[in-house]
Amino acid sequence: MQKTLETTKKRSTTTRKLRSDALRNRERILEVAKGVFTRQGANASLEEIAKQAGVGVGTLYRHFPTRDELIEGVYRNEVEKIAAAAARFTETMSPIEALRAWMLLLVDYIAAKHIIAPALNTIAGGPSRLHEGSRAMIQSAIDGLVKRAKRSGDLRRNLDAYDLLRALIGVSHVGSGSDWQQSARRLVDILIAGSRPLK
Amino acid sequence: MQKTLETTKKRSTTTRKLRSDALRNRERILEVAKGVFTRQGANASLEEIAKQAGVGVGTLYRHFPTRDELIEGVYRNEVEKIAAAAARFTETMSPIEALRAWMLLLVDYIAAKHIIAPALNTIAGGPSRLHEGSRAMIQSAIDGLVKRAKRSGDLRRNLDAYDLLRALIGVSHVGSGSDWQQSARRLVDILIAGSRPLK
Amino acid sequence: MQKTLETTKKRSTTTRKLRSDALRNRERILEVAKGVFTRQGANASLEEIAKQAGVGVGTLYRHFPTRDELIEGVYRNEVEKIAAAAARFTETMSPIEALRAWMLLLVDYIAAKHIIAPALNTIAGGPSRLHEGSRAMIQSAIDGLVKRAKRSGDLRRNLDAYDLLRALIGVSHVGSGSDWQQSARRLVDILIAGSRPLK
Amino acid sequence: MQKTLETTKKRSTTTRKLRSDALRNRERILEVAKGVFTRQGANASLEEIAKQAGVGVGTLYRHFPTRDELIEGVYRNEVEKIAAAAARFTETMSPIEALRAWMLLLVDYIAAKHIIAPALNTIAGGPSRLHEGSRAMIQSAIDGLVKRAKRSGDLRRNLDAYDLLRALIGVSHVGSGSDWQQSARRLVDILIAGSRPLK
DNA sequence: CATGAATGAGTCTTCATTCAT
DNA sequence: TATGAATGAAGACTCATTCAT
Repeated sequence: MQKTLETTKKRSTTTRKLRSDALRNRERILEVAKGVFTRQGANASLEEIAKQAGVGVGTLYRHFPTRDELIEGVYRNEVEKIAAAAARFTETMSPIEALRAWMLLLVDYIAAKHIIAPALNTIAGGPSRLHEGSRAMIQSAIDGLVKRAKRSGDLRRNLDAYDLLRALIGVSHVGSGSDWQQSARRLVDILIAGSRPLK
Repeated sequence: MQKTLETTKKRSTTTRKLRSDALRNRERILEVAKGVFTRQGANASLEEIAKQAGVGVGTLYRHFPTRDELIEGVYRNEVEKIAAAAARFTETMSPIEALRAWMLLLVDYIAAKHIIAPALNTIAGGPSRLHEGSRAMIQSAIDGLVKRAKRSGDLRRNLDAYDLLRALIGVSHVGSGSDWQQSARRLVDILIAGSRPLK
Repeated sequence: MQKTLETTKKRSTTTRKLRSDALRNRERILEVAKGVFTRQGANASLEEIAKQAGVGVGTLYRHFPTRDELIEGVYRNEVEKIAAAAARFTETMSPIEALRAWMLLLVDYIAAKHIIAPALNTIAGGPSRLHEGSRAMIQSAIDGLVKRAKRSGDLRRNLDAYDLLRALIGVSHVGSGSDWQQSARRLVDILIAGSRPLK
Repeated sequence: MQKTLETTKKRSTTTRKLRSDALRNRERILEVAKGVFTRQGANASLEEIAKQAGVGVGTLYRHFPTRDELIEGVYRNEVEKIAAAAARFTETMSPIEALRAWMLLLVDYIAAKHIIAPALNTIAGGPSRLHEGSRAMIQSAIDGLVKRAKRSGDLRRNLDAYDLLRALIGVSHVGSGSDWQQSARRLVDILIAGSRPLK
């Protein structure tokens, strides 16, 4: 997508297949994989993914030697976007608002791509090191938001951010009625209300 | 007609396979399947399950012609226990305590056997009719508890029981640290606190 | 259950379940088997046949210890009817008419129940001894008819009856259009015309 | 025909396994399959065929995703040869001789490879579309021959070519005695004699 | 580097056949 | 004798993974 045009014309004379080709492939694969995993679960056929991405299986294997590495690639991509949002919200909103907004975003996100949470358990080997990195990113995001809200007195000081995270992820698993958005919003409000100082 | 004497007597010693053999097998299979699905996910090898249950594959297939029927069997079994608990708690505890106890139980339960929630999504075809029945049982359980707590004034009247359910199920998906129990307890408290009347 | 007490002595009055029970079963099985083989081919599931006949597999096996014996049973049954027709026609029709009628009957018959001819080849082991007996019956039927027609001068003396048989059986194998009957009739006429004395 | 001259060019020297590796495999499979089907019937083990062809099952499946496609492949191959013969005979023989020769050829052919006719019925789903194409080829072959013989006055004008076909196919189904060839010859003669104009 | 043909292990699934009741 | 549960061998089919081109 970003790639703008260019591609063919000049380029050093000899380079028939420059490495941007590889990059493009890598991205294509990740993009497709996200969709396929979302739809078919973490055991989806790699050949299928390769085909949809318009490359041979071999190519897919070159980029991601194992299934787990592919999943991790997808995963990391997505997580980065979420983490970025946390930073953005922190800069532009009040502590409690930022937290609330981010929680809603997360719920939305998870709802859309079931890979994120399912992957955590499905992958052979439990909650595994596979996602350690990604999980850390998310955790640090919510940690920051929660700490900030604690400081401003909007949340109980003994609140555990990770507990919130757990509850949020759950929302994605009961399947989504048409009232999805509403339910999520209500749930987030309950969680925030339940996290306020007792006063 | 002296009882059925004879029949019982001399056979008692030799009776290797009573007619309830089939029943026993069925239960054995369900028992084993629960464990295997919990550990290996919903795609576990049926042959493996049969072997662990000490029966031939054929027998497993006789009882559960499709994988889904087996999963449903396991599922239903478990769900019934949970629903039963809701009834029990309702009779022996105060509204809010009953709800709290049940929520904790559910969290425990889901944490122990990942089949329950994962199954919801994993099975081809989305949240599918496969679990409709079971889901209904759980939903009706929490509905009952919540309604009761609303009547006693312990919960906001505009609370959606299903929202709570969603949050609870989520707890099972982030994987379990050693602080699992604690986290669950805290989360349940947050949810209940957030569900209280606004005063 | 069946207990079949005392079949030996004076059963006449009390005979609850005499061995006609077994006979009835045997016939039921043959009847059903004919249908199933006709529809599903010679490899049809024996369990299926047993179920449709309303008996357990075990019972089927008692009567027909091997699949081949069952097929042969079906086969023999059918063949007898055809052979009987040859005799009947011989008594009531002119030589050439009898032959013609019988040929048409055979074609009809084969068309209706594909077991007869297919079985000849399908069964593992080639044209096998399995049908020797049955084949002999048919062959002798047509032999009789043909000889009679030769004597009356309606057919060439050097005609081989078996050749006719071969041609007839074939008719059943091209599948049946709606013009089945017509085609058969024309074919029979061609064969007879081609078998006439050279004048 | 295929000749596809010179696409290769500079690769010629090193090409150990030219891209026609796949092609060779495909042909090997067809060749073997013909034999196995002929001997063991249309339900023969595909794994067996793969092994005999010296390829993995996977390869067989790549080329022929379903059993029917494999059968069709074999079938088509054979049928083409027969159709070709019809054309050849037409060019080199008198009408009646061409027809006679072709009929004998067909009988021979069917006798040798039982797949051809059996396949017609065995395949699940009746005479099915699977062979539509092939059947058409044969039918058109005999149609041509018959029409030509009608025009030359050697055959009755109201003769149905398909009737002849039916009779011929049948010859393959009674199994083959040692007098096979003779019987076939006689039968063909009967059919032709019976198809002559009545004069 | 990319490709996709080949491979074969792993599962699923069906049935013939046996055997305890 | 009749029954049908149990068994396991056999075959179908799918995919992850390798490797020659």
